[in-house]
Amino acid sequence: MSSHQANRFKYHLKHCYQSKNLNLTKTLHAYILKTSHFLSTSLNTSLILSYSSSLHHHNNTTTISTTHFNILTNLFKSIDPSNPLPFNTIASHFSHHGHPSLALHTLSFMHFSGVVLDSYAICSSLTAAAAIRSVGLGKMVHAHVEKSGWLSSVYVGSALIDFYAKTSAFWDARRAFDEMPVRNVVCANALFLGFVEGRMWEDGLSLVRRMRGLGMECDRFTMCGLLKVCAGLAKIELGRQVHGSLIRRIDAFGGDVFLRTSLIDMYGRCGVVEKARHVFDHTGVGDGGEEKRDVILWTSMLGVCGRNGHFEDVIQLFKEMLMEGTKPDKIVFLAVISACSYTGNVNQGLQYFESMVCDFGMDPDQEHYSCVVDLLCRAGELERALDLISRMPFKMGTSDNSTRNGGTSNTSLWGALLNACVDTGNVELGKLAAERALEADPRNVGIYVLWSNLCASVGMWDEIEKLRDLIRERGMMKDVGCSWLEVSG
DNA sequence: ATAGGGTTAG
Repeated sequence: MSSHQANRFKYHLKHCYQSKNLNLTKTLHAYILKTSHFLSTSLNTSLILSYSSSLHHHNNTTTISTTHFNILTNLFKSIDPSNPLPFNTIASHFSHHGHPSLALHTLSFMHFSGVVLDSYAICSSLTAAAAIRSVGLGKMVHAHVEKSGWLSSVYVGSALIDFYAKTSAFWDARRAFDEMPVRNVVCANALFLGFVEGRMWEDGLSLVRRMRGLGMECDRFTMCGLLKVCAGLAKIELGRQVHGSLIRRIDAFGGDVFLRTSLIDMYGRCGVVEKARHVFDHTGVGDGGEEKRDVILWTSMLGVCGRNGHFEDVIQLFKEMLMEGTKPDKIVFLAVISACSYTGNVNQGLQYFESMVCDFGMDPDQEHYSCVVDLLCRAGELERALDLISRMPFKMGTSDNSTRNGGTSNTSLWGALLNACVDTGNVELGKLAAERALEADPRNVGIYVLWSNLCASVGMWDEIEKLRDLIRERGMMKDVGCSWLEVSG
């Protein structure tokens, strides 16, 4: 096969990858095989990537199906096992496109075919293990790292710390950090950001102090984390200091949308709306020809206004965002609708929801429905909320098919409704909501408490007795105990 | 190898 021909195939395969078109990939594969039986490594890589994206799209699941597994394994076999590079390329591609399980499949094939894992492969494994929350796998990789001597690499070390931090094993993360022979800012940041993510503000702060002692300069990543700490502890003074050192020490801070977003968020959570607005207004419009304001920056400003009750500003800002040519995404609509919810502007909230579907052609997620149900419930419109739930395009009540919260998003939806029922004393609807919520998540303590509150408020003591039996049956007595005494006592 | 936005009853 000529290199010209190979490039043409690669071009078409790239198209398959982007459009996730399985049939096209298969046709192309057959055609390529007719042309030549020996495929170059890079052509093989392209082929694997398009198969993976389209198969994944077809199955719409995070697990690997048997067919999928077999096709991939066969393709892997035709890659030269003496060189880790093509495998690493494929694995990192999978990782960066949200297919961690496929990355792991690639890496384990690589390992069991006798390819020596280099630092790239180890880092990918740890990242993917963290992404699918596989603690056992990460620990196996850790053992391999200890044996093979890769611990001396700051890259591997950072990935290891990041893995432990992301799986909430903070103690292991800290130990890995302490035991590293060579450390740099990135390692420290991985640990610090883990603390921040786990809302362990004080541990985070003392680590930053320790970094100074180790002679490490805080970089933009550290600053992002520090701003979150300030927001979490409502330490506005520290926040102002961080703002100051951003201006003094960070190059092109005026155009760094990451830092600007964090700063706006920090000021907003500390209640200093004007300051947040000031930072926002001076981002990406000024002197240096820097980055434009993006959706995320707008969302943070909209969130600040919403949380602080500045409803008119939310409306105005959203308009300005559209006029500036920034495309809204699903999350910015959540921010806007929930701002309507906070401030009691039911009709506007519903209008935004409709506009999202009709004007921008987006499919609302379950989270959007939750938000609108909450909006309606706060306004006492229980029937309309129920009506909306019944018209949702999701399967409700049964176990979940939701994105990331496990079984909780169905629950939050019915929970919002149930909560409104408690306020209005609506027993029939409340009973329905409680039943549905418990079908979705039988061990959710909050639902039991809400339902028993509702029963207690209308004096349905026999119903509470039944509920108590149910709880004991499911072995949850300990958790609910305290709330229980409050209600019946 | 590490970073930014939303929802869940008060």
